[in-house]
Amino acid sequence: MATLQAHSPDLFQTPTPPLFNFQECLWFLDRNYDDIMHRILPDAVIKPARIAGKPVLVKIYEGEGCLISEVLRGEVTDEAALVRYVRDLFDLDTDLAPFYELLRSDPELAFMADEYRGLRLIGIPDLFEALCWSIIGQQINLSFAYKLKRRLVETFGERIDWQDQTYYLFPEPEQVALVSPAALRAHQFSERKAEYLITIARAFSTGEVSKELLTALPTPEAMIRQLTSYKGIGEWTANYALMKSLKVATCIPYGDVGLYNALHKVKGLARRPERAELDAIFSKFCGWEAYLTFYLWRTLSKPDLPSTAP
DNA sequence: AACCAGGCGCATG
DNA sequence: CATGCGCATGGT
Repeated sequence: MATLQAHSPDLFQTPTPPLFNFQECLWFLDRNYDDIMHRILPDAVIKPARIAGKPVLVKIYEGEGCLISEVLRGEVTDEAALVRYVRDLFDLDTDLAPFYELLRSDPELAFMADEYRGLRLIGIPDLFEALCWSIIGQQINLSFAYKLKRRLVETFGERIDWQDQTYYLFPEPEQVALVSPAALRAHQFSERKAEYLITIARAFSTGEVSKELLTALPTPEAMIRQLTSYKGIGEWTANYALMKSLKVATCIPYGDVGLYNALHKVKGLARRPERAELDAIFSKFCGWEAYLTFYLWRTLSKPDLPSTAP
């Protein structure tokens, strides 16, 4: 994790593990949606982030056996924090080999080990962001959900300008805590969702909830119990946020319609599975439930990676 | 033109 | 415990 060059404090590298495919990850980030939280270039992602509390804009691209983070705006004072962020974003600390073994043991799922080889569970390191995003995404179609997130972020997030483009940090809880429901309602959030978001924002801003506090809980069940004690965070939302932010490997977003659609597609499942039914399907993937979910979601995005290989 | 989206809480039988 | 309903808007 040394700086790449002594005179270029703006470049940091993060070693990548085996079974890592940056293009697969970029492809997932790009899918078909208009996500305000990053910009995808052919071989890089540009991402605003808070690293050790300080706003930065980083461009992440592939180097020799590593990812290179180029700091475009802001200053990284805590190099370890930046490297941790990149590892978290691309889930670089997981050994995928056992997961691929399990996939190959199921004839209907085996194709994913090859087609999506090296795809990592893309994270949302900021727990507040992950929770807001999953609340926003409840029950509405994804393109509308991305639209709502865009409005929230453009209205309340901190701007970073770079080369004629504007990037935004996700708003901090303190900011959202002061927003009125009416202001969100004006941006076409439902009254309910507005209340949920503001309530969660307050809980974060008082320190009542935090990633650290949640991480300290002994079991995923305890984390889910804690999160679902807030109105607007149900089982689906809690599992989604824990999978994306805390990388809790055993999380299954029960009730997720996308998960059902994927299982319908690859396993011919005829109807929405009950909880027990889903548990049965996932039972062989103990410890890889979140990854299996993520890979199943991947099957829903049709076009395949434009092959760069001849 | 209905119907349903990466759900949830609340109200009923 | 199960089932039904409204929510905001947009895609199909």
